[in-house]
Amino acid sequence: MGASKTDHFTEKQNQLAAIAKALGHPARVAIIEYLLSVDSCICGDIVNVLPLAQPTVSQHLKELKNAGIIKGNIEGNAICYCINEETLSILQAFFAHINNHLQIKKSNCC
Amino acid sequence: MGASKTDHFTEKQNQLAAIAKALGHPARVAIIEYLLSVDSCICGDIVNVLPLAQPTVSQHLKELKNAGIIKGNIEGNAICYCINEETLSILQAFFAHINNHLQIKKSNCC
DNA sequence: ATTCTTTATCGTAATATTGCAATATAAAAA
DNA sequence: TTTTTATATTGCAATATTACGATAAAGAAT
Repeated sequence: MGASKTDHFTEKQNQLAAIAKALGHPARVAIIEYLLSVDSCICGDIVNVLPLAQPTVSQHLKELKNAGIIKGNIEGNAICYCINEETLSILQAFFAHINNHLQIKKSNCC
Repeated sequence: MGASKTDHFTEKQNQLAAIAKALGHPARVAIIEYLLSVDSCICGDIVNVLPLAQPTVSQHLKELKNAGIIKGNIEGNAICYCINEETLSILQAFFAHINNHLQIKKSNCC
């Protein structure tokens, strides 16, 4: 089919999957890392940093935006991109949760 | 095209993306959550827990295995599945890194 | 007003993913 | 040995993703 059966899973599971999926491409990981490396918002020049054509980068940025991972503020004729902490904190909470359980589990595992 | 240009990104970026991608499906999130919820390894009965056919679940398990997120030990005619902490710790480190930078950044952002 | 710069959208080709029925495999139970 | 039980593999259809050239849109600079 190619389409996920999202109806059969909880909203939280779908939300987590959507965020993880958006991070599931090296170009999008690279975008996030670049945004972090400059320690401020970036207006323009994301395209020049990546080894991909401008429409492709634009598409990746759109997916990160749709997933809520980044925000884009229009700044003149450029766009200022920021990481959305709220969204990433959802993933962090998930991993914290995992860690908690793994601590408990450690002994009664194969 | 449909194929990522992995050559143009760092090994670490590709690795992170691969792990995130494997978590980028609600069924696979559900599998991880189920493995956590029982606080031990699971031999069998994963199929019965998910609203998907057996071959589909088997495929999702295979992807989680390929990404190194879970391990599968053969136990008689069943298979015992475990979460692989090492792999998930890579993602955790990434998010810790993100958080660090976001703290610094907080003030000089739009 | 025209041109430049920056980003988005459209269209399209190549490839990947999702899902399942049918079938295979392999160990356990009868 | 035959039958169950548990999981994997194959094959295929439907859909999604990735990438980019061409083009559009919109504000900035001249």
